[in-house]
Amino acid sequence: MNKLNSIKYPLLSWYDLNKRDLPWRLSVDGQYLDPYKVLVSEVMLQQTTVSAAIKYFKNFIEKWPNIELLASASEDEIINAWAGLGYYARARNLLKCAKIIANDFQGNFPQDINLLKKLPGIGDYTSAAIMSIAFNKQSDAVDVNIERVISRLFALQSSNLSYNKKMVRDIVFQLTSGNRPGDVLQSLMDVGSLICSAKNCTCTICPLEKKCMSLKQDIISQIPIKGKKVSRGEKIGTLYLITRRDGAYLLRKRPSKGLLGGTVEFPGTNWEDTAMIVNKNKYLKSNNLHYSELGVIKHTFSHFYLTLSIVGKIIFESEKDFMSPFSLDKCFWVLPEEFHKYGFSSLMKKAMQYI
DNA sequence: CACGCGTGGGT
DNA sequence: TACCCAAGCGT
Repeated sequence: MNKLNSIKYPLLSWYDLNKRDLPWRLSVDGQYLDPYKVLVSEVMLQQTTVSAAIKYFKNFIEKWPNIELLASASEDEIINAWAGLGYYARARNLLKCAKIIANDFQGNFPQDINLLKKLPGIGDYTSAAIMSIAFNKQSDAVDVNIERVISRLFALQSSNLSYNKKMVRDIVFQLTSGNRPGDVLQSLMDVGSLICSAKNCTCTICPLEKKCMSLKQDIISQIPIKGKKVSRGEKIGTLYLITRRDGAYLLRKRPSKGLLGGTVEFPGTNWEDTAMIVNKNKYLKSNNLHYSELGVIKHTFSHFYLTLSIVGKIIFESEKDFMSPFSLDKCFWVLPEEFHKYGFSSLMKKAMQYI
């Protein structure tokens, strides 16, 4: 569609001058990006800010410079490198994905969107983004940035959200025809992040200002149309900081599946719905019996708020005589100076302030 | 297809 | 403070 050239060319010109200098954008041969780095960065950036992902990306690539080396890593190592970044299923899936590419594809990335999409952790967006950014192919990759920019540009405001989404994908597919599909995608994402932001967008410096239909109609703040917002529940629980006389702390590993899967934690009670508990403070207190109360931490997950009472105990008797309020199966002792070898979630790092 | 799945920064 | 928001995917 020729009509879209009047959007594509200003976009690419702007990108050539203003693109962000990001570690995964360093090209290998001056033209193509390393598909492995594209994969790692795209997975890290799923629902995650660029600033948070950068330091993890650099560390990750230093540890595992290519797909074969990543494929030979253990799940514990991957989780440790991911610790604090959140959404740990991404890390576990990335490892599975690396193993499949290394073993079933001899280390060569499949350059076929349908094969990519079958790999664990790679969905509609990431498969399309890899096709364009790593392999210079036309695609319909739509992330939240691209959706916002295109929706505003064309003033898409149907209450039928999937209709809007389809429109955006069709437009992106047309925009990525020609020579620089990956740069088109990344320019849309940079414009979306640096200029056409969700709030307080700066239209006066936008390369697409003259073309933007929602700016003309003064409806930018209403676009894109959003779906329903989910309410967050609330849970509470107790975390035990159990110390031995040599200073070691009792730890355990969370199950591989589910919340914070595969990360290491201080043992604790199950986290319960506050709705089920009449008096929250009384509950916390009764749970803390025989332990010294060290403090309370609060943490926000994507789908609930958590309040944890942090309690401590020093064991003077032999470990065998320790009457534990939780199962000691699979628990192990670690000295604080060895903590860096374990994958603690951000939640557990908050608890560490009390050790 | 609605929900489960983290975290930190911004206003 | 209490929200909102960020390069989504799996089930």
